[in-house]
Amino acid sequence: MSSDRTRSAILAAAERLYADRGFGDVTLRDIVAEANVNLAAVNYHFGSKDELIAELFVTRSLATNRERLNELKLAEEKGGGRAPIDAILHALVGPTLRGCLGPDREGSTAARFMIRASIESVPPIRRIKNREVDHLRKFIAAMRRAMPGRDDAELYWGLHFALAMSHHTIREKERLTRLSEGQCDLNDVDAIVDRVVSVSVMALAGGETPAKKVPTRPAVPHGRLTRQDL
Amino acid sequence: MSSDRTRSAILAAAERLYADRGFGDVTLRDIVAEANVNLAAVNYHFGSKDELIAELFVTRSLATNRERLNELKLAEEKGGGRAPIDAILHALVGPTLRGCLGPDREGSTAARFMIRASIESVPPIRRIKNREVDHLRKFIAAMRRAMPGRDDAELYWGLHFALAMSHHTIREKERLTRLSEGQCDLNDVDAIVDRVVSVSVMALAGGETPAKKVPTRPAVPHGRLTRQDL
DNA sequence: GATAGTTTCATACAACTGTTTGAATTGCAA
DNA sequence: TTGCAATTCAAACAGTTGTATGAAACTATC
Repeated sequence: MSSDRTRSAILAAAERLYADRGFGDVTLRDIVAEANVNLAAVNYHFGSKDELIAELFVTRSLATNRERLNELKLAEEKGGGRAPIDAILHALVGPTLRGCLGPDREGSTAARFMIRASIESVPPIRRIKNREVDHLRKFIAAMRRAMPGRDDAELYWGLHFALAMSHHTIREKERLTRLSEGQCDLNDVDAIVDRVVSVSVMALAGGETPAKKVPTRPAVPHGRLTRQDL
Repeated sequence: MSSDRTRSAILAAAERLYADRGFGDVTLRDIVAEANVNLAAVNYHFGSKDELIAELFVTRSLATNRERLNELKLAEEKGGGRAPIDAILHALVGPTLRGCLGPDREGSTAARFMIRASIESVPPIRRIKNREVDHLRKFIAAMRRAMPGRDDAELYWGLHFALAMSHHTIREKERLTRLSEGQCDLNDVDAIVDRVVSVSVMALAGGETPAKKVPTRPAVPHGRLTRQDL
């Protein structure tokens, strides 16, 4: 029961390296070198490389989910068991965005790791993400209480778009900064959260989707490319 | 100048395998076996594995971008040089969504490949995606003409969210189906396009983002997990 | 039909991967 | 101290990977 030191050293080193260089570029040998432990220690303590990655991701995920549910519970208590829709969405996207964005979070290993996990999506992480459905259902339930009239499908779409905007902002924050030449402030996390929430609320409140006709796309075969520009 | 057969066989086999099993799981030996060509043919015709992947992705990307610009041009011509905002966004997200979603596209190798590329994001593809900024600027320019009063930052956010919703729908279409228990129809592509466009328009038309205070998140260290559930 | 250039092929290479092994070391309880 | 389990360690394992090589087969031109 003694040495958690090796275990935590591996976890810390792995998270740092994965955050900095991605899952594809980091080997177990890199990790044990960074942690100053023996190569076999990883398999001894975690069983396999994938289980190490899974444990890293689960730890951070659990923390985020706990935060989400906490914020949701608080909002529901304040509203007497029925939280307003914007508060629900705030509880959903706030923790993730605050965890991964912002100037103080720039150097946070945990944040950079979660961004990496969001971008690269290796098998052990994908497996865990698939179990997230149950967690999301709690938010659907809260949304149903907040908007009793709304069709269920509309609620799902609203939640889906809220996650879409927050995750895509995390994944592509550098591209958005470059595209907007700095005009989009990715450091003002609170403003981003509010922006995502307000658009999501609009999506939930607005949408009677109209039907329009669009042309269908022809298939494109592969030819020889003379110059590979985009 | 003779044998393009080997070349195209490799491209087709690679696209099919990558689409089905992902980039991480497919080796050059798998590809040449599927294509019935010699192992060395890949390096002979493409130089390296990464260049093969890049060529696959560039071909499909170019096709999508061409389609986008086509639809944009058509909309601008119809509006006398100034397309309405919903038509611009329609031109932006329509081709991608139509290319990757829908019942007829289910078996399309190209579609499944692009979904894979959107999920896994290997280095050669990331490099190409980074050059997409110039292409997106053309849509920003069109949006600026459509909404002359709007702040530039708002336009960037609107475009960003439109891409967020379409890409996330493609990436997570299975999870959304499962979460909603089939209540969200992922086969009605036109409806999805209209939904994404209308939410994006609302985001662009609505947003005076209000300022709210939110609590900051404490850092969570790694402990020992007794049970790895999410 | 000889020649030159292109394409295919079998094979080897060199490096790297996660994992295992069995012996050494450590820590703790009796 | 002795004994036993937990931990660390160096080393090797077994497999896979993308790439390179040099000879063979093909193709088109003269």
